[in-house]
Amino acid sequence: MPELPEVETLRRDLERSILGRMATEIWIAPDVPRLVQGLAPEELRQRLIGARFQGVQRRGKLLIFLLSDGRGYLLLHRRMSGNLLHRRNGAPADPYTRFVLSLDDDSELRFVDLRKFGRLWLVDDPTEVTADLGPEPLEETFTIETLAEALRRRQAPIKAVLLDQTAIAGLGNLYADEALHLAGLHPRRPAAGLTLDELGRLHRGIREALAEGLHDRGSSLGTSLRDHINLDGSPGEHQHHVHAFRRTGQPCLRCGTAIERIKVGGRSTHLCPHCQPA
DNA sequence: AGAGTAGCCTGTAAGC
DNA sequence: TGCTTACAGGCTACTC
Repeated sequence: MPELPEVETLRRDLERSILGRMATEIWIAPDVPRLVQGLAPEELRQRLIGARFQGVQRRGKLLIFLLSDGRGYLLLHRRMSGNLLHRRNGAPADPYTRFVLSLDDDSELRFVDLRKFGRLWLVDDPTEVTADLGPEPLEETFTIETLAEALRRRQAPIKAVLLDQTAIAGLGNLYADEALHLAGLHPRRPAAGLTLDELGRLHRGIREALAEGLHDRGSSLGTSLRDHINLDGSPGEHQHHVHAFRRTGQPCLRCGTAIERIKVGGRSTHLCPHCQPA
């Protein structure tokens, strides 16, 4: 699933391939009425055509394109199954393409999204969309104190709080499980109940899990169309290097105990019962 | 207010 | 073999 490392990998690739390019045409599929948020598709079209991409930023799992001529920002959330592909004009069609943005170098960006959960915004100020997001876990300013503040007074299981984007931005089911395994913390521990030592381990675990995913250009699980792929259609490699996620029954890489699967906050959760005691 | 959960979606895998 | 059901999960909206 696209989480922070998958979106950041995409951002870096976009920065190298579309900066300075101008949008010449946009097509939006007729059967995704929820895709464009807050304005009519025709208005989006008028504001986008002729705009140049001056920057590509990321906040949490959101991609943020800075447009030229004061046209504002285009924001994209891939949600569960959304992939952004950069193709040459006339390249074979990609199934489940929901919108196409033609560029002035005979290429196009295609948003391919089997489940239709993806969302697009065009706003003057990105904080209109990102206002509720918690801190960026890879920023220098994300300290152990930042983490402690995010978990303060939260009695929910630590796993559920890690998935809460208003607490910390960018973690999804895979990297939350990975971070907790690296930290040696049971996912059902109440978030506010961690000791200072445990907070330090979790802080380190979160950053390590995300850095590992980034290093591998993201995780692409299984073989289906739901999986994350990068801008050129290539998969990530991190699924080969995960510690806990979807490794049910396989030996923990640290101690050899079989990885267990439980439900926490309605999400499947993977842990080593020895390294992550209740 | 914080916690828990149904629903949005559709392909895949499991179960009968 | 073929049909039905459960499941995957980011996020919002809703209830308790």
